[in-house]
Amino acid sequence: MAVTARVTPVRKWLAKSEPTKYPWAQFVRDGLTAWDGVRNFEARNNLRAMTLGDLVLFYHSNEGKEIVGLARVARAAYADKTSSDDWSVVDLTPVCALPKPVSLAAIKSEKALSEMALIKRSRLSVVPVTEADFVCIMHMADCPL
DNA sequence: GCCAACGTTGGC
DNA sequence: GCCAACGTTGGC
Repeated sequence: MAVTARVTPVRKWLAKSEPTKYPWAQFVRDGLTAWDGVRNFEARNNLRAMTLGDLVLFYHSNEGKEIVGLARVARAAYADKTSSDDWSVVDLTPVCALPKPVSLAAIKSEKALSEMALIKRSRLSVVPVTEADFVCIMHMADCPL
């Protein structure tokens, strides 16, 4: 009988990127990217809470304003070398584009998602996503997972 | 420790 | 381009 190696559950998150600065398409071309530049304590703490294999919704802020893809944590938090202060980065790798991107408007009009941190903490660039909210969004995205 | 000023994010 | 929300900074 097979034994699973995982001891902690896969958690879900959402990370924002401005498409003019780092769009999903570039992320796919790169294959792997260090999610750096986070300069907010709460967002940093969320980065540090991520573990290898966690799933991350990729959201386009400012332009698009929709969740466009799904990523996975490829390396847990380590020091952000672009700063001498105590900031962190994680490595992310693309999993798949969402068949149907999920817009902010759609999320706002979905009652089940009214408590999402994306809505409640709109200025945070890295937020946790509950299991139920994640399932709901995957469903809205026609994403088989 | 309070709070005003300031800067940034991000929706509209 | 405007502005609301809100985190951060610094004077006191």
